[in-house]
Amino acid sequence: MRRKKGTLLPLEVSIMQCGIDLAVRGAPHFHGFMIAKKIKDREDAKLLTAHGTLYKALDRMQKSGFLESQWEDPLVAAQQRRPRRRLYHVTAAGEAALVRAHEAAPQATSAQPNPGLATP
Amino acid sequence: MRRKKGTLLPLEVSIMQCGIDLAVRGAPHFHGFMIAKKIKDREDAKLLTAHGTLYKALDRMQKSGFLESQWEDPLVAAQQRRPRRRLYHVTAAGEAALVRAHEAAPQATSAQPNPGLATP
DNA sequence: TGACAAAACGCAGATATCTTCCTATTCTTT
DNA sequence: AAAGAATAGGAAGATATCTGCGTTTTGTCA
Repeated sequence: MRRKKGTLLPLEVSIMQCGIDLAVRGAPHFHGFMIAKKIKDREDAKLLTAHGTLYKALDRMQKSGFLESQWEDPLVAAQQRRPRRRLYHVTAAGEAALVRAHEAAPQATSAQPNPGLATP
Repeated sequence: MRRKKGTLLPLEVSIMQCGIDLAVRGAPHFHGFMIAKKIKDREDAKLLTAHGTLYKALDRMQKSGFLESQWEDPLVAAQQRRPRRRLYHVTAAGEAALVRAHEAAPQATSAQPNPGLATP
């Protein structure tokens, strides 16, 4: 489905939110598999059945400039005896796009008042 | 199924033969996945349904001293954009065990007269 | 010979990423 | 409004290795 440039699809919004949430909690970056698990729990699932969908979305968002990524140091992955991860982080453009998505469709986007950054 | 020390099970014989075959053709080592594919073709399949069985066999044979292994250089795997392999090679003890298996049960073991090393 | 215990087998799934192929949806243009 | 183009979604599988759990097989001992 074509779409207007700068728009975020529901899955993409979820990814962004997860990413920003993790950043707020001190995680400098995230990887696909991690997001997959997070989304599976918190979202009503629905989105994201096969992992291909997620990785394609990550690619897309990177091309749009909403995310940036780098491969994990192979030595780190090796030490932990697991496959290498691709580490993403949300860019400023990504955050802006998320805000725009908020404004455009405030129904499902961020029902909670930002846990971890509550202004007293 | 318990067994006498130094004996090789059918799957193990297959692994050994694949390994030696590859060595003869110039491949210094092999890895689990590669063997899995080889066995799936040449053997009537039967052996090796899930991969767990194969990796367990490789472990066993390593502990018995028939194989030795080392992890692939993580940088190489990284460059080729795939998971890291564990590289095995057949030891002298392994070859000896294979010969013993030949003598003990010459039915299925090496039907072909060693393709690639035919003495003219 | 019969029973026990050890070991092997098979199934399933975790860990990660990515590709291909087909279907469904949406945007844009006429 | 209808048609066409582009893109997203979904299923499946490739690439690798390894763990756990329950079942089956087999050697050995009584």
